[in-house]
Amino acid sequence: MSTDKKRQPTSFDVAKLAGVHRSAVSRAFTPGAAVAEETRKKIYAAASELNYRVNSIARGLQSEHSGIVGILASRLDTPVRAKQVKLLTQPLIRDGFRPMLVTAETPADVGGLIDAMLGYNVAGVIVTSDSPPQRAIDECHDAGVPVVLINRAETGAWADRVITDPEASGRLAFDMLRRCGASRMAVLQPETQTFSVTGRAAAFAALATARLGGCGRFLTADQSYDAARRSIATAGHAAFDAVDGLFCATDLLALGAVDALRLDLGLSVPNDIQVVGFDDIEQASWGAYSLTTVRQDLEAQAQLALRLLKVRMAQNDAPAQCFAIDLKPIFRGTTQNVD
Amino acid sequence: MSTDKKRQPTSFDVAKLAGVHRSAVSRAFTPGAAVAEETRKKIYAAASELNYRVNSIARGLQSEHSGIVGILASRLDTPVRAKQVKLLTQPLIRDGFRPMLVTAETPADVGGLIDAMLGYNVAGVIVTSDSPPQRAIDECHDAGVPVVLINRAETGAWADRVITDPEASGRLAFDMLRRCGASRMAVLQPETQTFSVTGRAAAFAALATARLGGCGRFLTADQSYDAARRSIATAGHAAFDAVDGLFCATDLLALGAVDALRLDLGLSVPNDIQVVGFDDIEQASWGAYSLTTVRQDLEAQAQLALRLLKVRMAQNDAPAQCFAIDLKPIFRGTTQNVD
DNA sequence: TTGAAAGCGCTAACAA
DNA sequence: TTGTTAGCGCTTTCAA
Repeated sequence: MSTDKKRQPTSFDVAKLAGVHRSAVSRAFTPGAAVAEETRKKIYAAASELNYRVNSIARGLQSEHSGIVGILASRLDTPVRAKQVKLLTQPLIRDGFRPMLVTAETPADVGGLIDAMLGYNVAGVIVTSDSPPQRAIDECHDAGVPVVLINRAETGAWADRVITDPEASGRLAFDMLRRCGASRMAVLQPETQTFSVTGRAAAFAALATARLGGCGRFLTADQSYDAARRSIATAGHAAFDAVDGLFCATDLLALGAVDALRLDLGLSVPNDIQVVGFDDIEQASWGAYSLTTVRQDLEAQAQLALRLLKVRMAQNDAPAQCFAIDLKPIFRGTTQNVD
Repeated sequence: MSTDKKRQPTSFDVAKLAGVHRSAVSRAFTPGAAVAEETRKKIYAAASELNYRVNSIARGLQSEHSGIVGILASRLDTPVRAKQVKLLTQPLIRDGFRPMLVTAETPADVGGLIDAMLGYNVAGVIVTSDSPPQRAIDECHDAGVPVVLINRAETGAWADRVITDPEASGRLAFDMLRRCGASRMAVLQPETQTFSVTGRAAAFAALATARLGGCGRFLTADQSYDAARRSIATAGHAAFDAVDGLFCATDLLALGAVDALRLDLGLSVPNDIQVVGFDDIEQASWGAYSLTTVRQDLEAQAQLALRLLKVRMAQNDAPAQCFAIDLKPIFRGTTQNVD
């Protein structure tokens, strides 16, 4: 067992063994380069004998980019975020990129972390947590690095965006509850502002107010099940005397709310009050909940983000684009039957 | 909007502006290097004026490693895995490393992916999915790259390991069910072998057989809620006539099982049958389930893995170590009261 | 198609 | 403490 790190074989070693020049080795490992089939074979044989592998760091220093794609995310252990990261990561790897996963602990970190990514000559950056400061996005653009923002507000920058439209989301949730017969609405949302989550809650509330003359509002300390359950439980039974339809801005909140309504307040869902969530996380379909919700198509979201990224890698001068992904109502057991 | 990637400022540009040599710039950005406070200030001023940032790729080419730590994981969207990745990622970033997250789609990919990581001069590799082939681990060792395996079987290699002891896990689950009064046991486990998951199921079954003369067994197609629910539901009511204690090898399986028992088979949990899960995922504590389970301390797991990695970064010649993390029984509502 | 030579941006050993 | 010099391993013109 040696303490020392053995010197790894270089293209030079391979060249020597194969009896060619180092640049031939480089070409042999560069897709689409001009190498005679025969020399290529010799080189591959020598390479595999020496256990040679191209040093991506050295390659990345020379070429356009390092093959690394930065992914900036937060609250990774949340069902939606975990799925997003999975759906972004897998295709990237399949395409030969290497995702660098960076989690910001506070919004203030975001800029610095993007900066650090740039130091790795990244091929692109995908941001799906807090909005990066304008300056960070400008720097990416200056460095020729494409950026895609997922569910971030317009920043007036070059970054492409993929969003879940807050207006459409709030409207769909409202329509669903209306169709199921609810007429006295309330909304449950986190107290901290975010583009899509509080955005759709606001859209819902605005619509309910306009059409039905009012909308109750319950706030949660954060986006967790626990916060939602606590919020509803402490609001108390009386708070729901005049409410028969509750829209929760995320499924996680909805599940906490359902448990609070049923277990803490002794109300019946959906008989006393109907509940609609948002996201269609896996847990929403679990038997004990069977939550009616709005599904956002995370596969499409990821695919779109990756496509935008690749388009920009090829050509980074198009104007910024913004796409909204599809929404689909999923009726389950927390609302009355609708036909 | 320019198509061209602007040339990024280099240490040379900063040096020129600050009126010093490039190596002074390098030192100014190297913690603990010998630079006069005054020159350092000049350099920082010039750097920030030019928007300079050190190129980690070039730095990584020169030095021991690139600051990237490879994390190999699979089924990222699973609660336990998502949490593990989060708990590994955050401290790494805080310490200035950059996690490269790679997900293997098939076990056969694992070797190649580790190989690819090595090409990035990684500072270390953490594997928490399928076991890497011996050859890949050897290559890491040859390259002087420390490897930590989480919940992987002994490979006879240099890699350190952090495990959840299967024997202890099975035994604890068994003891919990016994304490709650169950005496006719069964176990629910995935049909595909894994070190810790099927390991603890086997340990449980062996103990139940030895002490109580037998143990029923239900198999699931994979590790999902759905597979568990389907497995129990199709087993049918009669399958549980002679069972009053069910150990499910993971919480996700346990939640599917509980829903199947209650909703599909009309049995009462815990009155007809008591259920114990494993992991203590967040969902286990949700009101609708209140699952009795065994908590494995994922924070400790991650901390331990990172500590082992760092120790080996400093000195890679110690013999491989293996640590087991703590387990803790969590009694909730799917078992009878115990006092 | 191949070899030669010049860097990519940085660090580190050495000398001043 | 600073400047000088020599690479790290690779790609990429340019000639041959």
